[in-house]
Amino acid sequence: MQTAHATLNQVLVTLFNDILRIEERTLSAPGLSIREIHVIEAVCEAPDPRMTLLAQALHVTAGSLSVAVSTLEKKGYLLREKVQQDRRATYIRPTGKALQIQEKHTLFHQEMVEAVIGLLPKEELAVLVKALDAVDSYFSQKETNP
Amino acid sequence: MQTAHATLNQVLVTLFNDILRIEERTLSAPGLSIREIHVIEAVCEAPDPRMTLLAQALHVTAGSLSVAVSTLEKKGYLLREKVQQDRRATYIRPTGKALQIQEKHTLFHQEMVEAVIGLLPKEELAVLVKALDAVDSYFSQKETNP
DNA sequence: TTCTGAAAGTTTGAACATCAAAATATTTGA
DNA sequence: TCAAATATTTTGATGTTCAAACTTTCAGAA
Repeated sequence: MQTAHATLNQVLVTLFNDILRIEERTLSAPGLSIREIHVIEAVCEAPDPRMTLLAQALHVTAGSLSVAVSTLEKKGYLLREKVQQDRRATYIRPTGKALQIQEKHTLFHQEMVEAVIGLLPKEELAVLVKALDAVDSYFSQKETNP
Repeated sequence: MQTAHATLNQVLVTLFNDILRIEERTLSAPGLSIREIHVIEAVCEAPDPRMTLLAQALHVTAGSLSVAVSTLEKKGYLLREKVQQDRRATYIRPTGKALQIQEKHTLFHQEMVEAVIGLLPKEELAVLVKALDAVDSYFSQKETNP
């Protein structure tokens, strides 16, 4: 086992990059980049899929998202929908094709989580979860209030 | 506390993204993108800083890296060096300016690790480190042998 | 009611990042 | 000696992102 410092640093530097690449390789669909898959994911999971809110969730500008949505519309994964209530707003809807992609994505995350859970004894898992919970709160607070 | 599944998923989805953004915000130097900072980091830490090996470490093609090195050379952060031993090879060296950037980067990681360590009781930290060690091995093995 | 400013999206032009393929120079091995 | 392999750079194309300008629509004040 490594020291606490070394392991934590290792995790910060490489673990996440490894996971990202595995995800990219696993999910790469013909003609869909990992960015596009994340846009589809955000659309599928958003409680209120309007452009501005989606852009916030994805941490990109509305302009960038608009370009991405247009290409995903052409590729048949997303639809733009206008409503009477507020005719400025655009609602982004996933097509059946997008839902299929999203299902694969969800499955990938589930399998990854199962793999990690299977790796550790029950008691250690409980501690890991508690610790990660604390770390996550710490960083998400720091990210929200820089 | 959340369930094991939910927390692990949360970590996989958001925690590292938060950290990445914090890093980007903290290290953003005038006229240096986060990618360029990572190239500088790789050059500073490589035991054998030749183009091909650096490109492998950064998971980009040698062509992409060559472009990046050229702009960092123009900006005064890197130097190309040819040696007699194998005149095909190019060794990339950091300038003093690059070493300063790298020092800031190292400090950032150290502070982040300290923050996490300060967050947890000693016993829990030991379990966290052991668990992360296992997870890291699992994924880096999976990344190496897909 | 009629403006005016704010809000929601889209378009556009520029800057990067990245890749694959072609090109150059050098080394290695048969 | 020469062909194949290796190390790198250059080039052209594509994708991502942003800021700024623009259009349409809404909401509140006069």
